Amino acid sequence: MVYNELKLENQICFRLYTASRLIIQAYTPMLNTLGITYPQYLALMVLWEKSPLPVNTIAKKLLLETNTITPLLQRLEKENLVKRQKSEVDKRCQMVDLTPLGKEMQEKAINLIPSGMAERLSICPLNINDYINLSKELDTIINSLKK
Amino acid sequence: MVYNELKLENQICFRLYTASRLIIQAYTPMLNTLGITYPQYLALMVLWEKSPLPVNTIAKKLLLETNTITPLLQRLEKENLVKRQKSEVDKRCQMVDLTPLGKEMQEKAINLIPSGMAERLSICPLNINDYINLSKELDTIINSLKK
DNA sequence: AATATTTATATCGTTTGCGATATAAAATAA
DNA sequence: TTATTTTATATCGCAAACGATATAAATATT
Repeated sequence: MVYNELKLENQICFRLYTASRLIIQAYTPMLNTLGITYPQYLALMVLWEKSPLPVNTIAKKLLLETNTITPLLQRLEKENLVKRQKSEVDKRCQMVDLTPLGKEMQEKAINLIPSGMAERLSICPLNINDYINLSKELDTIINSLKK
Repeated sequence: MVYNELKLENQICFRLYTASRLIIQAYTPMLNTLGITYPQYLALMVLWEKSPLPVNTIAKKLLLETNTITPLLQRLEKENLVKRQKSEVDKRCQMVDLTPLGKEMQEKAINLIPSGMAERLSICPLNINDYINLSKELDTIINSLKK
């Protein structure tokens, strides 16, 4: 029996999953130059905006659980990009701060990534309005589904 | 220094990555009832459309590599949902076919998943045209980035 | 104050995703 | 025919994701 609802071509989730993977793959050569992964880049972006921050706040901003973020931050700490330290005020909280190396990486990222991604996505026939529209629709989905 | 290009809120990729994860999370309770994961569901959808198929063809349809698909198919085989057999014509090819259990699962899926997802996404204020539009934009991105 | 609950992290196990590499079979070239 | 290259799959190692569980500290309840 053929069920159109179960056809791959009709799956919005498969498209999101695939587009996400392929865009992350487009980032990867630049991220390799920096020596980080895409989720690590996301965590660093959060810290570049404001730091130090507790693990919890970083997790909330990325809509990830601490069981994903904690090992990721431990790897960033091993690479000397961040340092983690128990808060004196609340000893349960692990405060995460950028190291000088982690701060320097922002300059490398700004020189490498936006231009590199613009180039890679230039083959994609979408204009600014399409991206704005796409962003709005994705935000609608995200806001509806997040807890 | 503040770089708007490095702010999380301006990242289309972060939105894709997050929307993809959250929608997969919305699938998960239904998939748990079936005893499969989302990527396994994708592989089964390919086989429900046509089977048997070589590993390679399944991988191409999902835009994944065989080093991802092979272990996934091995797990489906362990669960007795598919069987794998070397092709007689080309002994390099591993042909993947549905077992009776794998075929039965299509009926369970059609009864469970489309209605379940419709319900879960009903809180999301997007209409049919928004989804059609979103699909087209995602297809544009996917087709531009795939090899 | 003593007990119970909540909060913040961490750890463990399983499945993905993917780069790198290995292996066997088929196709092509010399 | 023999040697080389390509193709199809598999294996390995590492970094996510995430459910389940553990632990310590803070907060609330009795």
